[in-house]
Amino acid sequence: MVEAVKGVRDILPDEIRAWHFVEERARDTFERYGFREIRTPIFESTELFARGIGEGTDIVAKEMYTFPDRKGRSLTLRPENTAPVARAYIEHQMHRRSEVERLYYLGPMFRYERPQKGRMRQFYQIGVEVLGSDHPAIDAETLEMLVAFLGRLGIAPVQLVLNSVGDPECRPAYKEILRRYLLPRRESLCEDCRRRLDTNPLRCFDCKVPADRDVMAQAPAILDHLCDACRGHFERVREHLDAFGIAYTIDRRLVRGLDYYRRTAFEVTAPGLGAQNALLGGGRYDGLIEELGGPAVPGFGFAVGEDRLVMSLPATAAIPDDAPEVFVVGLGEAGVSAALQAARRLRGSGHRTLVEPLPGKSLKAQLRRANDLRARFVLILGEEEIQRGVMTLKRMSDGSQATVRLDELDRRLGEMARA
RNA sequence: GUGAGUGUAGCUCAGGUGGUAGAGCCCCGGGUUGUGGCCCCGGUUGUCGUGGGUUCGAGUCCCAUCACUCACCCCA
Repeated sequence: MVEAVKGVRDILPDEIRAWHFVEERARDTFERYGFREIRTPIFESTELFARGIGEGTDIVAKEMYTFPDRKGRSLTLRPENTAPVARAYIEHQMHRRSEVERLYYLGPMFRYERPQKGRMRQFYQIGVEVLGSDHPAIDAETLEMLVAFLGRLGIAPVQLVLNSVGDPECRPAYKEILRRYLLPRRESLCEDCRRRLDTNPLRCFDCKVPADRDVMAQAPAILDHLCDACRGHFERVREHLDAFGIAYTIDRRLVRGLDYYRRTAFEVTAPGLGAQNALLGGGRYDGLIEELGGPAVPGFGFAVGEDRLVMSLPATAAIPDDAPEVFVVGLGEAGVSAALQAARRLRGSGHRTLVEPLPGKSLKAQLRRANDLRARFVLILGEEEIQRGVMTLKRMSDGSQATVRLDELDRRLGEMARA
């Protein structure tokens, strides 16, 4: 038997309801804030990610699904969507249409990693990007929207962790300070961190080796070495968040794995996700558009892991029911024909109606089926009803039933639903 | 890429020291020749992940292999 390949999975109808719930709340929330959806291809030129995310990042170095197409061009299944959105923004000259563009997206991403709880090779992200303003109000308002979104899913309160990672003005100098702190301690660091020391010492903050964590706890933090502009930006973001009454913690060790982040960086973690507890992450990326050959347009955004979001939904989440309103039973072939007609009429007036052509099944079996489907009503069309030109409408909650004609079906259904 | 754990019915799992497989749920039928849920009765479902080895005999022991899960790494 051919099975799904490693790291991908099917989302079956029982589970998809939660996904629709999340996606509908996302669209509704984001659109309230003026965001509009953008859909980009799920594969792009490999070069886009190499340049956008950064050659040295783990994503680019070892986690991309890269393959040649039939003409030998190197393509990559998108591992994230900020670079593709930036590419589309540039390609369509969107900065000429409006100064600030607010975009959201949702869809599958792909990373070649060993699967584990909360981490699939094909996973889904819901994200937003604000292009065109570096005002701290953008950071704060987008974070406020994020908190509102999670709140509307019933995932609250969340732990919002914030930091500033500086910009090209202050980060190089800070990196040097950090390096000078770490070099004398090099021998006590783990193998990974010694390598990071040469490539990107900031990533040592991510290390989970206890001894290294102790070393890093004493390390100079970039927060104390921001340039005036970055410090001012960070302070203004915090002021706005405080004005919103949004709780957050500052984590001086928070660094992000993508090269393009500047100034504001944040993430939200959630319990119950196992070791992969990051629910979402994001930040400011003021240099990315320019890096990709576009105008000097600043950006801010975040991406939520939809799989992890669904896992984090509380049992009380208001996920809409998918049960049919009316289950139509036709007994015998004549009954099935009549059932089809009745069902068509019900659907025409907006009722979720299911009719299954099982003329040989006993009424008992069909009622059991209706009960399993949690149908609110059953409409029965058997020999008796067809002879008399009527049908039997049964309310499943209490078993009460009435004899109705086709032309009054709608009205009687409404009455019984209210009673 | 590294490590650990687990693979028995559609699902969740039992199967001391080797003697050719079970339960619950689900599904189907009946108890009511046209009335669901609860209850009762009956029934269907297995290359015991795969390949090899030891043995008179392997779900059980050994080796290999594959898959899945969790963790490391990293991230959503």
